[in-house]
Amino acid sequence: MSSAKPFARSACAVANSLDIVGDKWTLLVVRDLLHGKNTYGELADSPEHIPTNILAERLKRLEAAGIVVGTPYQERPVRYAYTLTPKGKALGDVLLAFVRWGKQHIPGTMVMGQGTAAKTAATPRTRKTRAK
Amino acid sequence: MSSAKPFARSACAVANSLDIVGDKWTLLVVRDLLHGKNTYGELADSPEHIPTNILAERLKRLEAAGIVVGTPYQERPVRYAYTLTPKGKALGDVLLAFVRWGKQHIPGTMVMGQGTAAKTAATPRTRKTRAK
DNA sequence: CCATAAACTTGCAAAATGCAAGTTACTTGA
DNA sequence: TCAAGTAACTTGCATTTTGCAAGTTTATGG
Repeated sequence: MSSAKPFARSACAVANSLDIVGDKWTLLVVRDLLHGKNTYGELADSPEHIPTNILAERLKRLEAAGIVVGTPYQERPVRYAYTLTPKGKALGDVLLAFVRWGKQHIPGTMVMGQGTAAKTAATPRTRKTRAK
Repeated sequence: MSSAKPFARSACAVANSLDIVGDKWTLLVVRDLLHGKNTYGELADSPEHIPTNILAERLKRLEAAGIVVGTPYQERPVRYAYTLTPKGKALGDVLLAFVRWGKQHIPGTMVMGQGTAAKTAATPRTRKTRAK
């Protein structure tokens, strides 16, 4: 029997997915790669302005996870173009689910690069919170 | 025109979704609520063992975000039963996308509560991408 | 009266994040 | 030749978030 703990937290597919892409930045990098960006500079220039040290670390982690591959597009100095593997491209479905949820439930949000004509969530009137 | 900055990072639906649920724990809480758990204790007992201070903080944030509502199920001491709002239930699609991705791409993961018979990702034998 | 329990809260230590500045290895224009 | 620019990182450090353990509050059962 295998006694070694195979998973960090549990065998749940959601938990293990979150161990890879469960933070504020990783899926934004994947989003940009899906949109055709592929150099460090292009990724760093996105509207959310990811800190450069975080970007570098995330690219390493995504590469280690088999989601991204970096292929040199020039020698001297060597520069890498980052692209998604099939595993990475498959995250498109997750991104799509987030887009749909965000557009329906977070007023004003939209899919970048589609202008204001895109359907967004209506601003709710009131919302009350329980008193302490 | 509105001059106040409406979004923390950008107007992207993905970025704003991640500002709410983009961490290692939040979607696991939502997963459990979708699976019918609703007390603090039930949520704390999940296999991932969320630290109790994190659980308390996440429940507050989810309530503030309109994803969860806490209704008292007893007074003295007052205890809350947490349930998902429609906005919260709608995250089921995101969870489902994560489940599909995890099962296909993270070997050994599965949907909790479905036993080992559930389809999981094959340990990468040499498998070529099948024709669709 | 005492042990147990659920639901939080508090106190840190450790890790992750974010900002700015520095470094490396070139390319380009004067 | 030499200064300036540029892409891609790296480093330092202050702030924030996480995680573990222990404590608190209100109540119940023996």
